[in-house]
Amino acid sequence: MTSSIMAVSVQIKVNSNLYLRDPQETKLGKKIIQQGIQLIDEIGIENFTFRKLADKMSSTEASIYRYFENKHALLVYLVSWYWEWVRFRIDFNAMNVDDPRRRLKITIKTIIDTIRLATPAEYIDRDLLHNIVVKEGMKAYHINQVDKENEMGYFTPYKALGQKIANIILAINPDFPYPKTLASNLLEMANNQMYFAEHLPKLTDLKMKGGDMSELDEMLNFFVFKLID
Amino acid sequence: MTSSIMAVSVQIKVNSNLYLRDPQETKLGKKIIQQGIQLIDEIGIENFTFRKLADKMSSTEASIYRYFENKHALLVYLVSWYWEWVRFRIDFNAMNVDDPRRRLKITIKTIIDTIRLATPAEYIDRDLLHNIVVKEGMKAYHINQVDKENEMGYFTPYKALGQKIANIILAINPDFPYPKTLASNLLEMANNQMYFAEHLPKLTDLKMKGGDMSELDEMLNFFVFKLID
DNA sequence: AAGAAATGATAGTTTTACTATAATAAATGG
DNA sequence: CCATTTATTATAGTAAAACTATCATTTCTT
Repeated sequence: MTSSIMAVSVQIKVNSNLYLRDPQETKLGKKIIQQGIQLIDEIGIENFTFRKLADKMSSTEASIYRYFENKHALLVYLVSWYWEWVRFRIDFNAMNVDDPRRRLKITIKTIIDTIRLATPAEYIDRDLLHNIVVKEGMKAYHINQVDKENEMGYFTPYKALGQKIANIILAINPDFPYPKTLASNLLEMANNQMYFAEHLPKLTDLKMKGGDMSELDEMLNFFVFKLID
Repeated sequence: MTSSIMAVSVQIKVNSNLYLRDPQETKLGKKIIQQGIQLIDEIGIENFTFRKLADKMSSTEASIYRYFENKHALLVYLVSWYWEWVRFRIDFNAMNVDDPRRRLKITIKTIIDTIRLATPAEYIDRDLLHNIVVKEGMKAYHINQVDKENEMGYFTPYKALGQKIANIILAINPDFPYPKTLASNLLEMANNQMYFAEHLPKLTDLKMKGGDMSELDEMLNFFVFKLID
């Protein structure tokens, strides 16, 4: 019954305030996530509606509303899931790596998704979700209800990831005066510069040659280590 | 008729693709801008509608639609106006300053709006517009139609400002490898860290004590000059 | 196989995002 | 300063978005 290769089952947990019914637990829920990712990537979050998703899925609006209160909750769910997964991958990729400088290098590679790792949930398309986070991620918390949602823990995954990176920075240089700022800026900058390279190239020195992230990797390393040292 | 103090009249010009009728030319147009800023600041761009604005103004939806195609165009208009104004203020504040290092310091102060200067348009509330740019600014270009709107020149003010800063950076250190990236990151970081300090303090080392920007100023200077030198 | 729970089908409400048209008010140019 | 163009308002209407409600039908549990 069991193969010789151990099946490592990872479940990314998302704050239960974000959904009405846990989408990871049911077939329909997974379909909402899977096709939701596809549709948001395709038409953007502002054009995305539950009706369109229902049509695409051959399901109904009402069914989707039983999982998520509205499309904003779905977006925050996806973004949360993504950042939790990044955090897991950093641990995974930097396992047994003691040198904090090497840990940080691995962290950067992980943030920009250079070290590929299949999603622990087959129905979640890694690349599409990454696109969504780059393009729509900040809309999760640039909203009027930010304080209320922050209290409800909507942004803990992102904050936890920031804290993890800040700790690595401090391990490299305990006297660095702005670890949290550098950490959050690293995350924001990675996404922004990627977005600029594709859409507003005047705003970046990056040249995006089809999915090749090596230049971005180099640039982020330059910025981060120049600052820390 | 003329006072002894010269009235310096500055007109911030905005790409005419952004409006149907120039709001700066008419009474109603100015009212749309003025009250639009107030309302967007108050309820956020997602809750903002032209109907609500019309009610607030005691005007009608149809009238507002004669000035702007939709609320997105209004947002881009406001953001464009803001960045053009920042650019003007940098020139104004750094007039006759030759040392590029001092120019950059003045630029940073200008970006975070530390050197106060009354708006050249009395009906535009400097602080409210700044709030809007910090909170909603990135939504101007994180949209599906980004490439089309970029072609139509919607983002030239922001790109021009980035270019101006990049040039100052190069004047300080002609060998700096990422001037455009550092420039755009400076702009994004200033706004982000300000936003984090207020709403997601775990993501920043900044402590915002009521409108005091000195800490942010110090931080940005640290980052920028550490990188350039 | 019965009962509970989830999903689907259908329909309805309010709000948003517009467009159209006629009436009134304001500006302007001769 | 009157006539005409132009801007604004009032009113109304449409299609889609953002939900909520109800009941029938599957599917899942035990």
